[in-house]
Amino acid sequence: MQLLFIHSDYIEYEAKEKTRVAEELETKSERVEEALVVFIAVEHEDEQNVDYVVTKAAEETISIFNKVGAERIVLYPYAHLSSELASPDKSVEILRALRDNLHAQGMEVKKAPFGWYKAFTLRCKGHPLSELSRKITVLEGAEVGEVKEVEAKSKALEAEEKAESQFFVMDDQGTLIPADEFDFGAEQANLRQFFLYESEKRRAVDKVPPHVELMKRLEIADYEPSSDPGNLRFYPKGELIKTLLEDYVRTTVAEYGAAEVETPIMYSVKHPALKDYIERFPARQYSMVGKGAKPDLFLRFAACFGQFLMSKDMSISYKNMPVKMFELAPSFRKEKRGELVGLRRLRKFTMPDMHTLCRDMDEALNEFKMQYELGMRVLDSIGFSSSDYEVAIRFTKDFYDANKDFITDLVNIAGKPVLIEMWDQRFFYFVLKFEFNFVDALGKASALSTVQIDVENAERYDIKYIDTSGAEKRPIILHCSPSGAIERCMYALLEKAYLEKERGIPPMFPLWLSPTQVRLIPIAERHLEYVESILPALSGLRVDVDDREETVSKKIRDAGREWIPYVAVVGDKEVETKTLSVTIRGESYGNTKKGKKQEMDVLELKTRVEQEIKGKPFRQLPLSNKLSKRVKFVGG
RNA sequence: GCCGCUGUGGCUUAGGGGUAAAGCGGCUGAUUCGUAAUCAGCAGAUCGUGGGUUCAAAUCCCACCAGCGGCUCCA
Repeated sequence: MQLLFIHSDYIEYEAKEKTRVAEELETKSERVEEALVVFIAVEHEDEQNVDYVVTKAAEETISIFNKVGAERIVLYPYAHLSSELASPDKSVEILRALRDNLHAQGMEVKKAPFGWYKAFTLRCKGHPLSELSRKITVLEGAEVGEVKEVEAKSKALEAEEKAESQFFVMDDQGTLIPADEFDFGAEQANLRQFFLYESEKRRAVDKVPPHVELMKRLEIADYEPSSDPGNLRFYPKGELIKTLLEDYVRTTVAEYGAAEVETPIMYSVKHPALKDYIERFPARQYSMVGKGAKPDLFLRFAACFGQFLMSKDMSISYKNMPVKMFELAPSFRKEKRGELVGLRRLRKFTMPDMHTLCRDMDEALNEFKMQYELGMRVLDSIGFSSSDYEVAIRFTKDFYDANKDFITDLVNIAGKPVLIEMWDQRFFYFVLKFEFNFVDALGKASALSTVQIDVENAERYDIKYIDTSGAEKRPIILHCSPSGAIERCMYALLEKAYLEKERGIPPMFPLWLSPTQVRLIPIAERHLEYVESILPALSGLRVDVDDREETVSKKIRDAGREWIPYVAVVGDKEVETKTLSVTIRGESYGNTKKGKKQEMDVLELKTRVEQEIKGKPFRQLPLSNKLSKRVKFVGG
């Protein structure tokens, strides 16, 4: 039985039209003041134990009635609360029994007619307890007469709660060691951090995450108070970095063989295959309520639906497989307020999302391994070495028993101990997944690359291919994000730079992602003309000129605050000798934080930078190359 | 969503029942400078929003919004 309680100032209802299951009318219309209105759907299972459902419902109702201080009760049959309704006869019987039960306990009770279309007006009081819902369940296998309450919950969620998992560490020999017995030592301190985060999911910290301050100061991104939280604004430098990362992931995935597609960002909640997802995380959905004949829509949380719906309509032969498609998908997840942090966790983010349709588990495993390696390559190029992240591999026990060697293989490829999570049963769509997790300055872990083997959605979306015998078969689907969310990569780059700064290394971005790659600093105004004359020779790099009327010291300092990798000072000497005095941030002198200074000519500098960014995407500087022309986006 | 802390010019902060102070940034002027902040002057704030208490509120109270931390959670 589903119950929805509303403490109201009044309710007015009027029976309009009969349905086939209508009971005889006691009162056609009614207005009741100060009522606790109880919307009720009697469900199929309630028929098994009518007495106890009625008793329990009466108990609940009276308890809430007393708590909110209502004066009377209105029972309002409301079929829409459930999709597994009891038979109409039984429903009427139970509703009447409930009314009589409440009446017998001295309550003033009205019951709206069952089986009628009714018009109603209700004014809810709006205090904290004025809207409550309850579900009363007769559990299968329970003793006769035993009635147990549970919260209404989707089946997937219930299964997830029942599923139990265990953490292990797997070493390079393929030995599974329970994680709390593993000796992490100094070498695996980061893995230990990650395990603690995964198992306890709590860290006592009292600091603002370093990347939040950095993303503002470096004019990368910022909060936008006029939007929904977690929807950020990106300044030109941030947009540049984001676009470069997207360019990189896009071309890498294309080289891997995935076809880029675009699918809608919003979908109708009515689609049967989408329903399960939505019901699992209803509160995390951005949704729009349709009016009139327009459907209710929700914003996608990943590219899965679009690509699955596309796959359903494709004609796929075993000869075409594996089929890979990719999308740089703007995605929306209405995460709870307390979970949002800077660029780490957003409500709107860009998810590179690739799906691979495989003929069978063998092919899926083969692809899985390749995508595992792809993830490592992508992270390496973005600027994360394997010591910057920790590997997690998660699977069901059944899967592990059948594929032990495969898992050991993955651990060997990682080349270091890996955190293993083993579930006793499958509770969602996948049997195996891995993630590469970045552990930040505050000990928080977040996933970057990930791949999952999905054994469920081909069925749900009716995706099929024709095998060698001409029969239709269900593919196995791999979900892959080779880099993880683009914004999260930016967060990890910032946190990594911060961690390095703590260790005495000048913080910076990889050269290919640095907004300004080379800054030219004329010492006095008379050197400006020469500086501008060498700009054409540096085309193809992001070069700017600090032409502001400031002292050299100040310009150097500002370039350092912007993490600029190459800073070239030009004065009388350089004009004369046609050289540049270049400070290289990445090569610092011993313990001093100052970059190494080196004389070189323009061509040398250009060659050096080009060498360093070879094979990476390039975009022009999105700002004026003269600092005096540039606006400040953030304070100062 | 719940609990706690915070919210003062563009930025960072001080102050705290009698309508605001500083540094940075901006503007103006001087300086044309050799590797991590040149000097001086000027402009700029009804102190997050909305209520309330008070003769008087940025300051006290309430609600809301936002940020941060914790809980929870992350398809």
